[in-house]
Amino acid sequence: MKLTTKGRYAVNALLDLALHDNKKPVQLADVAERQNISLTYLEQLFSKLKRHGLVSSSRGPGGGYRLALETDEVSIAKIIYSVDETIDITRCHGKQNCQKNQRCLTHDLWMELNMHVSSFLNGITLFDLIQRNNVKDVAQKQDFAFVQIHKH
Amino acid sequence: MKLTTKGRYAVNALLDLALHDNKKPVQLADVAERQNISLTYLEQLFSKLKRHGLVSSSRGPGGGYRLALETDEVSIAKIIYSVDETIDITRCHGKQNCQKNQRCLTHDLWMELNMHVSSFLNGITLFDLIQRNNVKDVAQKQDFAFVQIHKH
DNA sequence: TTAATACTTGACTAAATCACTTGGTTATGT
DNA sequence: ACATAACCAAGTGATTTAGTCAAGTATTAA
Repeated sequence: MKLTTKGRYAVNALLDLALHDNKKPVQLADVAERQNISLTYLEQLFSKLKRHGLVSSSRGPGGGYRLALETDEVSIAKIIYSVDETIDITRCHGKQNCQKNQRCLTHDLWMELNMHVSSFLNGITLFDLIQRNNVKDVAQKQDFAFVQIHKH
Repeated sequence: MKLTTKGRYAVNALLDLALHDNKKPVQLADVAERQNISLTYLEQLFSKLKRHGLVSSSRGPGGGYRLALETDEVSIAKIIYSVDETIDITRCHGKQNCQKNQRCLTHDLWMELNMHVSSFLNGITLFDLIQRNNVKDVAQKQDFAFVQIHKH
């Protein structure tokens, strides 16, 4: 199972996008600052997210990224899959050749865990997260800090 | 989240131990052969399993390893924890300093996923696995192959 | 038209981790 | 004494992570 900062960054960034999407595209530099992610690293992630159809971009001054789908169409699993390739746990990736071309003793156990995790991550969307009070709170703090720095 | 071959090896090996424990200690070399794991790598894993009190050992000829607990006392989570240290997903490991000393936007999401996974793995023991028909089947095949090679 | 802004691509890298291997030492039953 | 099997320390090649760096291309406000 691969679940590292890459996937977490992607979810945080898309959630930031969803929270700040009002008519105008959101600039990656702002997302990077609010979410404390390296800009060039974020660019790589968004390139993947765009390839998978989760975001759209517009260039030039005033450009930036927007969600390509409604927030309730974007599950966490989809995001992680887009940047991380897989949330699979088994060595054989579902094929049953984990050991000497046979199933290993615990093949089915890992398949079950796979199912648990992916149904959990499939069941939660950006829309769900936006509704949450703890998410709202954190987002508000981030926005406040952002405005403090950029007013002059 | 760390869930690699290390954890899978440990579960497979302990299950093998449980399946072959009848009065005499089981030799690691046999486990290694049946489960297709490098012997010296297995030794390293069992050193950790022993430190965590999951197995006991006896040296010398006729020596080997045995389970130190009843099979229904050994959860999969315990095994993985013993060799893998953690099944934690969050960057901050439960502390809430994932981002600039604050919770990140998705802190609670990852904590929930943590809980799901660990309650799943806590809920399954070696005893449970031994009962399963698919485990019995695989074990039988492994034993057959093992005997074929060692009769002479 | 052009300068500035914004996105794109690809190569590179330090550090960490994985899945081992090598080469021993120590204890014990016969 | 000696074969056996656990125990231990250190090293290693391959891969992955989490980035950086450099050089672009596209768009548009002025």
